[in-house]
Amino acid sequence: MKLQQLRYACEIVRHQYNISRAAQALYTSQPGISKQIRALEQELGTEIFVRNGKHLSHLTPAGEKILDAASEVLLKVDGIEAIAQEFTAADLGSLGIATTHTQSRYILPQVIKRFIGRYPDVSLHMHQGSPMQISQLAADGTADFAIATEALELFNDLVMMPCFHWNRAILVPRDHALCQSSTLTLEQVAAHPIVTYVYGFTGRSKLDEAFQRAGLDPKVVFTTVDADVIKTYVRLGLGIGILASMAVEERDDDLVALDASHLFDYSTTNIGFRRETYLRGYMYDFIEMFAPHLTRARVEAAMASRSRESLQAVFADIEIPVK
Amino acid sequence: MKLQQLRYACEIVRHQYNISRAAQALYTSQPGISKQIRALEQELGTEIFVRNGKHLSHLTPAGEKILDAASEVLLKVDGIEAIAQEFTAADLGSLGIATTHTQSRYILPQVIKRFIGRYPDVSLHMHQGSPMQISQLAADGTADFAIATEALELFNDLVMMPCFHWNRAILVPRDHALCQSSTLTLEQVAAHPIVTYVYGFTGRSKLDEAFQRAGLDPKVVFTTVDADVIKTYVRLGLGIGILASMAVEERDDDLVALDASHLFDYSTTNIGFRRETYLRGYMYDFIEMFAPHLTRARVEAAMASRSRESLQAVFADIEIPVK
DNA sequence: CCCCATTACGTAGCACGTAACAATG
DNA sequence: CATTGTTACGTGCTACGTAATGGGG
Repeated sequence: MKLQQLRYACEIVRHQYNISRAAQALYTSQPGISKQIRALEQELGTEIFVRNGKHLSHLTPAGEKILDAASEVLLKVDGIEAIAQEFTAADLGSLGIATTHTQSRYILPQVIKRFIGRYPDVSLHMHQGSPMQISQLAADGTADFAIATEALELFNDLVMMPCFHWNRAILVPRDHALCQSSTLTLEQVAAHPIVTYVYGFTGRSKLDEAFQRAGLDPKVVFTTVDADVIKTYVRLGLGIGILASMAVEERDDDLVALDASHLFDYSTTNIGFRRETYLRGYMYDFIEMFAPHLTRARVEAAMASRSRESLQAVFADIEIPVK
Repeated sequence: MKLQQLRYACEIVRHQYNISRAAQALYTSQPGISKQIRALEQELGTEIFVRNGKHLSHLTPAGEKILDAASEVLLKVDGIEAIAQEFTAADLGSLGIATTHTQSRYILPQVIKRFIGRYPDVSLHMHQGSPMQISQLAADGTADFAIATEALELFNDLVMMPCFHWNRAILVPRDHALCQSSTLTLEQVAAHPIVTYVYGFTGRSKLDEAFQRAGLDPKVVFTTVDADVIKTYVRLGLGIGILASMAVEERDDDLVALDASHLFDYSTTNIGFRRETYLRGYMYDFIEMFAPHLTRARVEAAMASRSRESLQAVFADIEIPVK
């Protein structure tokens, strides 16, 4: 058995069982991969892929288990390379972060700035996408970290750790009627057309829950993944904005941000990474810069936890900051 | 990086940093290994072994971490082969058991008999040794399972599970004075010369504890690892035997076995295996034959546990049988 | 008819073995 | 001087690429 055979197999799965594309992605030839896969199957004495005519369609039962193990092997092998680099060039390496627009626009800039100040030789790679895409990127190793508010819990080979709680603000033009009332109610909010996040993004679900619980069905006239776009449309008078407080900046002083933390449950932003990955020193530092309570010791404890319960126990007695 | 390079490195460590012996063990040439190790070190950009003159003396700090990871990789690769075999020839394979004399002589025979009846095509390999050696054999993968009463807890990459509790009997000649007393006391026992197990074997430590707690200092005239040897010397009149009740057989009716379970704390026999190993179906069956309460589900739960506490939690509400 | 996997075949690289060398105790 | 690791060198295997072949939708 060769490591490349395992790489080939994993890459085939990653490319929807298309050997040609896998070959392309690995800068090698179709026949080479094809042959090595057959060699692997022969050595193991069992088929890994199910062939429908000339296509690979899916994995055999054995193949599924084998690919699970294979991807872990490859992960650990990458880990060995990372270990070596950690000892020879601790400040050299790369860091891939997959996150949503909100984080990368409002929270991460300061963190990143500190980070590149401390680690100028670490090459940073930012990936943006939906929470689902983000989780996927982290789970398949394209990114080292996933930072998001939703959907991270769906992948259970990701270790995810709570970074901070946050809530929402209602953003309205200066002269808007809602500015008058001292304490906002859900009913008042629901009376106006709403501009907010797309479903599945940035804690949108908590927002829907609150309205539904109150028996309200507000008119959402516009949704986007992008807080800047929300602001733009609020400025256009399309409706009132409901967005994360962290997305409100001082430069937005042409608008009024009304605190809405009493109206909605808080959301929690998490950082996640593949269990079993070797974390470089600068990665621990990055995590701690992003969420100061996530010290190296706590991250290691989280990594060591196996079940969801034991993971939660790690953070049970820790104060999660509110942003 | 090649899997063989990792194998070479691990084998060198296993052979006290002697490349020549590692080569011998792997049926290959010294220079081949030497070269591959250098190639690996060059590829990783860091030394793995510390060279003292012409000898490899120990691992560099990076080397230690690398070898940890490497052995896990190799373990998982073996796992892949095991998976394949599980799907093609579920009843074919091998099973290595490392255990003490007591277990292999008095407990295992019936279990093994059942096992080979059910799995005639699984080749069995028994290793005997001291509890420390047994743990070592399991930890380095020479044996699949370690079965022992002591020292298993020292290796924390072993998952160990309680199999049964047991206690001791006092073995005396038919006409011995102790046969008269209805309920034995520690004082009575301590008054006679004792033949029992060597320290570190078969729950010897619990025995010493009991005497020490009672402020007694009995005269131990002979120790051995072997219950049969204890019996022999009791027959010779050298002293009274203290041995595990499970070691008393019907054929020993020339001697009298007095129950001593009220005098000593019970000991617990454990079965352990390397976490992260792929357990074949027949291995689960073996465990269950040996300890019926260790069902597949419970073994998997134990495997999934990470900390000592969560491991204990798995067995917290289970009745451990007494032998 | 295009797409894709497999087979056939040639080549270049590399892992491994033998032999010679060096260094250490 | 015996033991052990490293260097030198030759060879046989094999992984990989190019080209040709064969099924499917």
